[in-house]
Amino acid sequence: MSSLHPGDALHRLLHAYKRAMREAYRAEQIALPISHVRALKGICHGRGTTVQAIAERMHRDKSQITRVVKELRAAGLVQSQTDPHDGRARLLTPTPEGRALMQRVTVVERRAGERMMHGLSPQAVAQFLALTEAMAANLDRPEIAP
Amino acid sequence: MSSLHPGDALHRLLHAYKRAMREAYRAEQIALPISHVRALKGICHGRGTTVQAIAERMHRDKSQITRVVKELRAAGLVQSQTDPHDGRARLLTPTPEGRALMQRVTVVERRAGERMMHGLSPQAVAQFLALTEAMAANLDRPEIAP
DNA sequence: ATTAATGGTTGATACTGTCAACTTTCTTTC
DNA sequence: GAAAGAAAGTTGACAGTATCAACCATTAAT
Repeated sequence: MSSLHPGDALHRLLHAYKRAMREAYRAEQIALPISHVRALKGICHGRGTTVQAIAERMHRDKSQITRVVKELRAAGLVQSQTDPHDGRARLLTPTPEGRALMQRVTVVERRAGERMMHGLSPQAVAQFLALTEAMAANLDRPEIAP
Repeated sequence: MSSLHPGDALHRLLHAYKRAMREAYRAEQIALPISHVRALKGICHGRGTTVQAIAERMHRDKSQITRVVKELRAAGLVQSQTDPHDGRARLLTPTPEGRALMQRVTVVERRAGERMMHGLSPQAVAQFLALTEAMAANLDRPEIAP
């Protein structure tokens, strides 16, 4: 039963992970879709982030981020103000509510992470992360012209 | 820049993988969405598979499989016939076209896989697969009551 | 000053996943 | 054997996610 191609294995894992996350959020009354949580996380990370920055950081389309941010603002979790140095950019910052929610999310995620890593050695986990990174980088690299 | 949680790393990798796949398919004139390809793969694997079996194997909702299969049939890649032993079940088999396409898909996937694994030792890859499997199993396992 | 590039937004559309209801066909139980 | 229940498949409705192209407003480049 281990005849899984890397792609299948990946699908399976991410699918299971997302499902676990969704359930955990629901159990904790966190009523946000996963992508919203991830965006919020990005906004909480650095001060004065922009839509563009988040889109790049998570390798996502900026239009998608725009929409997610719009909903985060509507939910009172994020606020935006025009960058004084650049009239086009909007600087995003979490509201206190946003930070508080982020706090809870962090706890939930840590728990889920621990559950996922259950029975695995720290080295194994570290290697997994390293491999994941390396593979993603391989794929993102523009294809070598044949 | 390596402050990625496992969840983020996973998202990034699967996203990159899907993108690479989609591009590869397009380059090879394979005009099927990824989920369709995966379902077709499942159908080509064992003889006389059913919607149910595929849904279970790939941990997906049977309604989704039903729809995918419907389109695969419409595309002439799969055919179905009623199971002589069970009037409810429909046995799915690939058409010659389906098999031929699968052949090409396999090549494309292998290439993509190699690109993804570029620079990684076979042991590392094997370990990655093992870890992926273990983690998915951890998550699928019903949560241990705390 | 004109052109080009950038940050953000919107619209359109496709793909993916989830849930619930329903039909048809077994299977179980009496 | 008939009624109740379970299983296989289908359909509808919907939420979430991703992609692409077009579009303002503002800034940078020439």
